[in-house]
Amino acid sequence: MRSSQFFLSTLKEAPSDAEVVSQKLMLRAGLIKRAAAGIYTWMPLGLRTLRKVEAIVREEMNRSGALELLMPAVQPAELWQESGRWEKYGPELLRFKDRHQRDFVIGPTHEEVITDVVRREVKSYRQLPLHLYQVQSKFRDEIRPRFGVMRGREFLMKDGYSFHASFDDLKREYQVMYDTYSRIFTRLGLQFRAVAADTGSIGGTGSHEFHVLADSGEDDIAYCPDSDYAANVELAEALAPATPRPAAGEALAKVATPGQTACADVAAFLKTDLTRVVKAIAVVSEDAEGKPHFALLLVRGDHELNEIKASKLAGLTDFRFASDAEVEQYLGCQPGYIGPVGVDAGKVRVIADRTVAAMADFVCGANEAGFHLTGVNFGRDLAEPAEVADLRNVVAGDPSPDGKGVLGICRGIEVGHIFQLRTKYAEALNCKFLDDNGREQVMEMGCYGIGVSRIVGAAIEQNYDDKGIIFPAALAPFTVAIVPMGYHKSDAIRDAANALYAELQAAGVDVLLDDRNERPGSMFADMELIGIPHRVVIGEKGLAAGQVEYKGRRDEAATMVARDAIVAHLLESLAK
RNA sequence: CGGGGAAUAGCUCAGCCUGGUAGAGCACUGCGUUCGGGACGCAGGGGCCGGAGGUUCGAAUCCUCUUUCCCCGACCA
Repeated sequence: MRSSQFFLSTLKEAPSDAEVVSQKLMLRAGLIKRAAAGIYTWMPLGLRTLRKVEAIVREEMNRSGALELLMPAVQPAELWQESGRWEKYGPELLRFKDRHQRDFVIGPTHEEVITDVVRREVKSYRQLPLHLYQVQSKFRDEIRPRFGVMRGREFLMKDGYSFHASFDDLKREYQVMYDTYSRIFTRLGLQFRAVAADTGSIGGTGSHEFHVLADSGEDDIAYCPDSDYAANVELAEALAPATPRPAAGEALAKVATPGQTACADVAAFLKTDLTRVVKAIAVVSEDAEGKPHFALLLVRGDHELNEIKASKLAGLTDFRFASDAEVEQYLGCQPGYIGPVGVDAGKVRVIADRTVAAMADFVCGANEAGFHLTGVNFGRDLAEPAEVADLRNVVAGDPSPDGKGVLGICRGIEVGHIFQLRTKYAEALNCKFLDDNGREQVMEMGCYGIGVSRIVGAAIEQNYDDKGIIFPAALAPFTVAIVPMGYHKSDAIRDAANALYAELQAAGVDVLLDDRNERPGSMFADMELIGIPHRVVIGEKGLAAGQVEYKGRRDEAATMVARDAIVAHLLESLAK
């Protein structure tokens, strides 16, 4: 491509509402243009990169035996009503009516549609397993779209769905996908990690997220540097402390802590450590009859309650935080000074985090406004906790659940997710087949997603400098830029540039010849901003000596290469 | 949903307090000079100052409403 024939639209300054690096650079480099919140046009330059991601994803999916199809973005409401998600999905699901007042949705995902296709077409175990995938735009009406294409409302996704006659076969395919995804992200040149993920309400063991490691990521990942353990913090298990609870050493005392309601404030006020304080979190859950049950969840002052873990406890599914009135009703005290001491065990369920259960001489609210207790001990000042559970998020320094070291926490951008769905949708949508005994059985399903457009943002988050994007070669819109010094003034330069351009094209290289009548500084700045990995500068002096100048995007300085050797040199660099 | 902030040229912003003919830089057009790190000069084009009301002789500016966007929060007692 000649840049005079292409559409470059670079900006010196990023739009002021751009938040993260990738968003700023994508807008400055002219890869995308914003159409509305979370909705973007992919400009010709950005589309080249997006297509390269797609191509790699397709190649590897096809190689794994999956078959591509294309499902509609607009889906009938009936399927969603049948699966139950019409009610459950919430406002993220964009719904609308057609001219006949029939309900439709714009697909945020395609389990319903694919299951509908398969249940109509597949009747026999002989037709299984089957893995169908598509690369398609999705729409999710996010509350807060942000970070450009990283959390857009409309985005491009590869979504695949596999159907199996047995759970064992699903597990086999799941492993195939695990390996396929690892190959895809490796080919894309990304630093990533597969992490065990929460399986939500569906249960089961099989779910992994693939995260690109970047500080701007929205997810916290717990990983063990000494093993391959990695899990979303939502899921990572916090083990019970290795050392048993120390003996009580202090007497129980009630101290005035006027106005000190937050744990950190109480700790500072009492000149003690936050790790000596126990935080009581009041929650309420309703049972099948709609009767409220009140519970106190105890976690150490410096720890965070993990709501997903808490909601997995019996009777706490769908729990919510207690209102101030409820706290008052059950504990006779306003929030800020509540604690587990002296509560009515018949009315208030107390669940202690494993760490709390091993604490002695701790501080907690006195259930009296303006007062806290110090020197509190289980078994002396209050009953031993009736229930002990893992309630908190792991923190850096916690022991790894696999027993092989200490956890670290890093941020990640979720770019892939694989999931053993089991029979959730197949059952709801009556997707059955006849097994080899002629018996009707529900199909086992897996689903596998890759955020194609998000990958472009994630790749930039991982690869940039103060001059702009540094695309991994596999993603670069062009892999080589030819920058002639004086294309419009010198016949020799022009001829040399054109010749090299033709040679590289013939060699199958995605080459951009910057033949604009721009000053050198502008051309250099643009080629760097848009992240082209390799650059060849053709200048008068070098050319006279039979040389051109080569510089890799990450190189400190340029090197002179013989004109006759430059194509081979580039091909070698590209192959790396 | 709650709290902040913003909205003026394609982009980044000034002007608003203290009302009086709409500005700068970048980008764009033309001409000239320049040409190895985002050049310079001259001459241009481009705005319903987000929208609707109000106050006023007069509103980008003051008041009210509204829309949109951004940020933070929406457990951490």
